[in-house]
Amino acid sequence: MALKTCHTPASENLRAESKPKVTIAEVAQKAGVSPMTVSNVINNKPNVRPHMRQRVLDAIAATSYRVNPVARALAGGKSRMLSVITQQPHLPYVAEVLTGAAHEAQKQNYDLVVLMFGRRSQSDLAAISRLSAGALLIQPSRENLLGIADLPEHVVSVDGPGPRPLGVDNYGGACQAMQHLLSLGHTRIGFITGLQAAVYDQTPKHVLENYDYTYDHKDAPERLRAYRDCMKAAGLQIPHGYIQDSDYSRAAGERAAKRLLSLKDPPTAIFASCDAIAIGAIHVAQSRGLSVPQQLSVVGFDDFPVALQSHPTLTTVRQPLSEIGAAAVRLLVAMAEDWPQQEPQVFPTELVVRESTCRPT
Amino acid sequence: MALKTCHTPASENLRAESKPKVTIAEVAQKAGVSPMTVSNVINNKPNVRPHMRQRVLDAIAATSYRVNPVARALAGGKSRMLSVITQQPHLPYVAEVLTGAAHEAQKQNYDLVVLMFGRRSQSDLAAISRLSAGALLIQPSRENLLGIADLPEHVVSVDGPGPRPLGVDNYGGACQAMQHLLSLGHTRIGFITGLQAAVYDQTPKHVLENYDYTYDHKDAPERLRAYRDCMKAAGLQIPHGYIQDSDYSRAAGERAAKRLLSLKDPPTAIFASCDAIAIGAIHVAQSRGLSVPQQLSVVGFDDFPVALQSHPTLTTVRQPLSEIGAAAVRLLVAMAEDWPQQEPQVFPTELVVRESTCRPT
DNA sequence: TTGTATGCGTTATCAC
DNA sequence: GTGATAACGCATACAA
Repeated sequence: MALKTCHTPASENLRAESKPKVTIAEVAQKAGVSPMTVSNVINNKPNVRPHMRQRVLDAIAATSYRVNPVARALAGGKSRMLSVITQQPHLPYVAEVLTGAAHEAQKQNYDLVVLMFGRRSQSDLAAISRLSAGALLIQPSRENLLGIADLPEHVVSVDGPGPRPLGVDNYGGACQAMQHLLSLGHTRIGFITGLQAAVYDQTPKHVLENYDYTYDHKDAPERLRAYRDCMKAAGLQIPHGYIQDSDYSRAAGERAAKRLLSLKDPPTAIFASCDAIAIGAIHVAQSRGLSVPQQLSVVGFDDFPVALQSHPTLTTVRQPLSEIGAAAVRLLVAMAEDWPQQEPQVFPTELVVRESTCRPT
Repeated sequence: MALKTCHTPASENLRAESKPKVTIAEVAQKAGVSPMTVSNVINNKPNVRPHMRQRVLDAIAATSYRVNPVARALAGGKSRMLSVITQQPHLPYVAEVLTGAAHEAQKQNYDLVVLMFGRRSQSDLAAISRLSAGALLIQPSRENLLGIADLPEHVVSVDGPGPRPLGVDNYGGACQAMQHLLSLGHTRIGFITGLQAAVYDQTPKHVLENYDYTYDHKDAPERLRAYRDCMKAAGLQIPHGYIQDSDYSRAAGERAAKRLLSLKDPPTAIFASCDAIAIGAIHVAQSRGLSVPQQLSVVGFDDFPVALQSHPTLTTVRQPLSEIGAAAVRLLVAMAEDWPQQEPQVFPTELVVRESTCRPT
């Protein structure tokens, strides 16, 4: 007895206004000046008397004139637009950087466009890239970098190879996590790696077809190195099998966690290279009847929203991603406007202690 | 005893190549033809002999020429670029639509740019909009629509007012959820609304400053209407207080759930207008010692990733958002290429039964 | 301080 | 089938 389904009234056909196409020449005529003067007014050039300026401004308002940025770009003018180049703007990492960047851009009165560069993009995207005052690369791969022929003059990159890299101190952050576990008294600490070159082939084929996943970033190796160093500095041996490979996905994290917990002498704590892995590990542990954190402590890395959704909530290392996004935009604006600049390029992480860790029992 | 923090090696200064800036004229000269012929070759015009075409193609390859889309746009050429207009590309709803759109665009050999239109955007964004073959508005507000002066010729909008709206059957979807609860035997069913005009003022001020939240969409009212109709059709009265206002946030959802569960005769089931609200309701119930679903069944709407993260996993109504995104792109491409078109505009939802619902006890 | 001439790189139009 | 010419709308450089 299904109720009758009622559709939304739908289209009210709120059509866009017809293109006025008013040019600078018409404004000039209306104001009784030359097109050049109008241009000067638009671009806030100092060499125009207040009187004229006002007359032009009035004419602009009267005709509801708007500059044609295409023409402006072709003629060599500057734009107040920044392009963010990334393949998957919805990934948590990218999303956070993007959010920070968007906020800062708004403050600086710049616009943001997100260019989703695929494996074989049309040249149009390159044009937008050239149109913009600068580009912000988020997690670019090397292929990606080389594939984009027309980067604007100013480029910064977040978390990846490329010019003017911004990012967090992965080694230091991982040390924070390890020292938290060590100071709680853990000695049997397992580690699940992030994306290493070795697991590249495991990436599903249909993903590879659409995107560029060549991952030669430093984050995963740095976190692993910190794990080794911290264990060593604490005078601890790393038992065989205590380092399990994975990529940054939850599925791979679960597989790694299973291997870890199936060891003869399983760890009492796991340091996962990212939150997704950590959540997976918690899930695996719980489904084996282990209580977290009493019987297994878990630390993640990232502090993504999922860290708060999990039960128990996740102890993790926060990356200040939105701050990084904002800093990237500031840097870009500084370069575009020719300001003096001296921004930090490596950001500190912060250990966020929640419910997934405690002393070993 | 902090370990020495080691920074990533940082910049390898992988600079972009210097701009070649090779023009169509140079190619023409090298090929010994006129610029016009080169243009014809580039645009696959039929009126050029194979022989000539090959010569031009070779010249293009030799000079590694690439069209300047800015100039092309100024001259009135067509582009293979679609712009997605949205304010917050990272919201789950937008992200899913975007993902579907991106996939489809790649299939169709179109590029996607995401324009983050803010309250006061530069005109540059409008230019990009004009540069593109079509625009996909995701959850546009009416203000948003009016504010964007330069929409391209072809526009579709997903979930919101605007030309050529695409979206789900909110009424039908809500009926699915209600009938699931009713068929389980629930009679005391509470409802938590989505964003109604009434709660608009509760939106934090700093959010309002940056974004456009005027929400005159039909989704929330439609779901409420379905709730009322289903209750009525089942011969059930709606007790006082069984409809609680909220917006689409988890926080507001928790507040509403608290009110609901504090009633003298609390419901045995809650239908929440979205997953975030549902998750909040589950959390509130559990922290009051109620077990879900045994003592309280909860149904959401959306089927966002969080639906799987929650404990118990969430029964909810799935919106085929990525399909909608893909359909939107197909529609846009069809319009741009002047294909015959007859796409469906309202998509069916799907009830996904998971662990958060059961018979009342 | 204001106006004029010229060019940006491409496509449309319309001759040839 | 091919090519000369004229826009497209603005900014730079320079002249008035």
